[in-house]
Amino acid sequence: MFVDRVGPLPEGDTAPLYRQFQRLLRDAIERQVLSPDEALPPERDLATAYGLSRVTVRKALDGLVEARMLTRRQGAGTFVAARVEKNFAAISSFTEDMLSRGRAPHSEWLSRAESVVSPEEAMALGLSPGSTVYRFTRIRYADGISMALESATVPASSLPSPETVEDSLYDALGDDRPVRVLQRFRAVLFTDEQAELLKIPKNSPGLAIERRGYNADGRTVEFTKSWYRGDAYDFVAELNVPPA
Amino acid sequence: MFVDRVGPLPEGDTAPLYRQFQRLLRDAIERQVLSPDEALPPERDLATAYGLSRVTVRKALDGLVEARMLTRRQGAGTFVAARVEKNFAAISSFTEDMLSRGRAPHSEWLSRAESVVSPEEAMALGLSPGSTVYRFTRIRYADGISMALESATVPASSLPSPETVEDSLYDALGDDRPVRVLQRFRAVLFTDEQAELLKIPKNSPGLAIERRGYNADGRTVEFTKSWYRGDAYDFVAELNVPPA
DNA sequence: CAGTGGTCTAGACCACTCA
DNA sequence: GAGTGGTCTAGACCACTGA
Repeated sequence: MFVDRVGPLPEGDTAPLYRQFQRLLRDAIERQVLSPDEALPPERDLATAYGLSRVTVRKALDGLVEARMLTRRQGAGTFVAARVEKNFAAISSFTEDMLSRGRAPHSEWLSRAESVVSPEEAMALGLSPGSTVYRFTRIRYADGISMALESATVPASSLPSPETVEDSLYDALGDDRPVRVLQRFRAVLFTDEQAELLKIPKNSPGLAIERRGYNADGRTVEFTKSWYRGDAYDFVAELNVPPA
Repeated sequence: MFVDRVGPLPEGDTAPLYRQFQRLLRDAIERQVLSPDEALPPERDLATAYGLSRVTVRKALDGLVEARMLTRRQGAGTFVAARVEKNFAAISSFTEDMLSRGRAPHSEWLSRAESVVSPEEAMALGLSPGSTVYRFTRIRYADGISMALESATVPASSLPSPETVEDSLYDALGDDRPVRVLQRFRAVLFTDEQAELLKIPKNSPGLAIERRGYNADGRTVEFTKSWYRGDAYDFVAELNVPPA
């Protein structure tokens, strides 16, 4: 029986049924209880087995298809997706990225203070001139090796005080954290001053990244400029090609 | 009346109803018939006005919310999204990107031929050693200015012959074109040979991009390495941050 | 042609917003 | 408290797949 393998719906959970069922399947796939390319039972069977309507089952499956954990073929069935290379996945937080590569991140503050918004920041964050912002400038390290210079700006309204940010800006932002970011990449040469801060040779190539982070409401809550060492870091992004 | 403004459902269209209704709304938003921040009628009203069930209306709206053309606030209503800066949008095809920036793209072939797959390509494309591939190497220009070196590899099974590719690889691939790409960015210095081909100074910084393109079936159909001029090109990517 | 996913309906209740 | 989006059900028909 399928239910015996992946387990039953939790009792007393107040989350929507389709989310509960979704989590059940996600866990089963991630723990390889369901193997790649394996066919799921028909939607109708899942519905009766779990006491759900087919619509609810479909809504749960929709999300997993969207997340590429399942694939559907009309007339054929629903299948667990073949394993995708884990290494080639999009990540955006420096801290999480480094941890996932098995390296130890830390950072050195150059400044962490309240300030008046610059024209460029005001434009990017959608603030009025003269608004108060918090600006965070630091050197990022992995395993003690310098990796990047970073300067982040957030509206003062997003944080109680600049000192709230210990290590991760996103942690400090809490519910206001970006759920979506747009990044602009450019190859540059480090300036002599930058090279000195990072303790790398002059005329080294670097990746200049400008980032805007949007929270769940769609408001811009983060504007960050970074310079990454070209010899120590590469960046992965996933893009969806719009239909012709 | 809302229907008078955005129009009725087309007659005799065989597409799913939610898609037809979706297109109606999308067009109205794009043609500014519906203004930013304007509230849509309640879902129940839309349903009766268009002779649809509420579930179908919701399915149509779901897609537009996903595409960020609408925002929903429980208890409040559904609203046309505020205009997002067009300039900061993710695009991935060189040709389309250049056209959207109002520049004229063209390319100069360095080679366009059948070949045996290299180990690196075989790994990236999921092919057996010894398989046949087509390799396309060219210099990319915009308004006559060199922008990038590019070397693309596709399985021979994806194209009738290498000559099928005129200007756009994606056009030649047809239904097999990538719908999703993963790209890896790295800042590098151009080699002297590369600098000569692009006619730029030695020791110029460049953006090295490795791309894998996946078709609708999830098969890898493209493996491309490119080197973009740092002083002439920047790249924009959109990322979704996974939940904590 | 039996079985699968894809679409659609009518009706219901809950959770939230805002005057 | 009236009105909104969020969730859920039972049942139906269609389009496609594959033995």
